[in-house]
Amino acid sequence: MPELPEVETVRRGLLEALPGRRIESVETVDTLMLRTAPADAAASADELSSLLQGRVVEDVRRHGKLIFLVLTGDLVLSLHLGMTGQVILQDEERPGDEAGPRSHIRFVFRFSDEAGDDFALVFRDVRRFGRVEIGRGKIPERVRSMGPDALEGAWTSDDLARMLSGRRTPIKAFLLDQSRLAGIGNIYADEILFAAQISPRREAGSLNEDEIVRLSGEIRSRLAEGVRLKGCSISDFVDARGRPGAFQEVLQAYGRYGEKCPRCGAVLERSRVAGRTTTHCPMCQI
DNA sequence: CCCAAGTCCTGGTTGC
DNA sequence: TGCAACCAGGACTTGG
Repeated sequence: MPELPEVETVRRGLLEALPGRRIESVETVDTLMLRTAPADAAASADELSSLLQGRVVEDVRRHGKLIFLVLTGDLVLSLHLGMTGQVILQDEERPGDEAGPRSHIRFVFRFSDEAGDDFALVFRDVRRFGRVEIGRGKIPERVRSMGPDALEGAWTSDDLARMLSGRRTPIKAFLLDQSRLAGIGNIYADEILFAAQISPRREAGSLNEDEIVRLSGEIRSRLAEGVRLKGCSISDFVDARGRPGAFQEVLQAYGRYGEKCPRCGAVLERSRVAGRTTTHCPMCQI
């Protein structure tokens, strides 16, 4: 599910519900997904619970695919959704009403406000690639090793040119590398490269100035379109209220191998690049 | 057996 | 030669 536009869609849902709310309790169902501690972070479910209890959410932020809750007491709680993670808000008064499936629940964070209006943030994840981590400060430690946010970061096409320079890795592998630009995954990588008419196998350092300008434009434009359509629900994705997005309806390349290229009519080709299934047009992506 | 929205680690190569 | 940066590929996990 979760690349930058899906994570941003979830963040917006949480932003409507969480700021000002107090964490009443934390239930860690699956300790595997609790990231082990750097220095003074939580190492166990008990520590996570005692650190979080009573904290109030000040803000809900995002960097790349990482979503984080800024809490009182100089704490930050980060959530990574992995491949199949879902974060869903459930009204405790009406359990099972709009709520998603009850299976594969890994964490439950229960909240309240002054009015005593209780609800829960439920983290579900079939494949258990998701992670929950607590840290100090306003920004999670791991953001330091990430590149600028691919959509909202202040990078320019000149910055992109510098990042690409000398790299021999395929451009698609570069786009997937969160330490360069943060937020692009397999779906949006295929869509961005299709829109920019660049072959996923091109050596990153071989792109000319025109191609780099086109690429940086399409990185922002495809991701912004994903956010506008509230994410891509090709399989599991739903937002914090359990609603699917619509980006899957405008996919041009991803998953469409064997079909005709919507631009030139050639047959879209399937291959493996950077260890990931890749679809591109062999005629008009150069 | 094949495939799937993502990292993370390891070991080998490249190049200053 | 030394060592860091870079890069490819497997591991992890569950289900369809």
